Amino acid sequence: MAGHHTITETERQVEQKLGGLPIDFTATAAVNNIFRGATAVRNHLERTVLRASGLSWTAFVVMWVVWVWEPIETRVIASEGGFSKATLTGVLTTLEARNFVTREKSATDGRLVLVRLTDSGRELMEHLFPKFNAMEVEIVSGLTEDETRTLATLLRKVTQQLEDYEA
Amino acid sequence: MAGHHTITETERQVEQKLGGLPIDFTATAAVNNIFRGATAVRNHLERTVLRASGLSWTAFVVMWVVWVWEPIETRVIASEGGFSKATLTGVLTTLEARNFVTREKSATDGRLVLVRLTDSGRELMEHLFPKFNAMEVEIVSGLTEDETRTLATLLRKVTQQLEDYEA
DNA sequence: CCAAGATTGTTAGGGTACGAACAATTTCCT
DNA sequence: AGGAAATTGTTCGTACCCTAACAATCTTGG
Repeated sequence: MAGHHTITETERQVEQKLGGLPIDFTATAAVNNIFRGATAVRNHLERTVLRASGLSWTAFVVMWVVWVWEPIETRVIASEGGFSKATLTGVLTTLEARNFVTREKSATDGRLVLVRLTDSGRELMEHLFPKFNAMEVEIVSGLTEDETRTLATLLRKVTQQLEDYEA
Repeated sequence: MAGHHTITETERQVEQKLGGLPIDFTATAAVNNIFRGATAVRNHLERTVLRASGLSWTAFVVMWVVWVWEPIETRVIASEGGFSKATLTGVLTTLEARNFVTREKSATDGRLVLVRLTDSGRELMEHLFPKFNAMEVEIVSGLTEDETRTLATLLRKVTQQLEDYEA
């Protein structure tokens, strides 16, 4: 939310709309910037790195989690990736159709489904992840090493707060 | 991406998969945490504050931008909100059907569409935004005021870097 | 044992979300 | 002035993304 209008302009407008109700703009700014940042980073990575391989952001996240931890249960993928199991079902179907992953019922628990990469999928990730990481480096190149670490730490605190809140 | 497995575990796995290729995990950690944070914050706000009013996250962002700046051109809404104009068309159609906003052609430039809130839309925002902001405060309550400001600043730097890169 | 409860992945349905192509409109260039 | 180029919002097609409901499977208490 920091496009055409400055922060100060926006705050003045909001204050006027609410006629004196106390608003914490520091909190608003932080939350807004988490989103603008996430959207900008995602779109950039999709356009520069992922597009060529035909993977969406979510599909890449799924591939990455499976690549690192295979064989892995679908519930864990969803949890690690931060999306619902219903979303995962669709993405896995897409990835399976492209022959990047396989689904297989667990032998010990009939409710579970185990996911693995195919050789083709593994090859893709070995080729793609270094490129992806290079772009991640580019993305934080405006920050010092310390700032990058601080950013990660602060975000982790926010996420932790919310996960505690849920439980 | 910090659900069941620890960061260190994950890094060890990735290093092994790539067999010695140098990976910058600081950059990866920052980018990952932007997403985990954004997803967690969004889901939380949708469930606790937005659900009752029937607004999705994006719909709320659109309502907020229009509320603050009406009358406003659709291209500005998309830019401020950080999504594509195609997405905006759909969301505006939904909001218009619910009688929260109106569309109107610009008198001075026939290509532009101006958006305003209806009385019903304004009433909704006057009621909703204070609740929303209260939850934003809750979300950053694990951070000090300084940390919250730092978080916003660092994220703004990242976003700026990407927007410059595009241009 | 075995029924009641919990857990898992899928399905169904509605709402985003994107890029590309498009028609309408405005601006630019000579 | 007037065609070429640029800009804007919509449409189209595809892919997410969520909740709620569901069927299959496992766990648990008596």
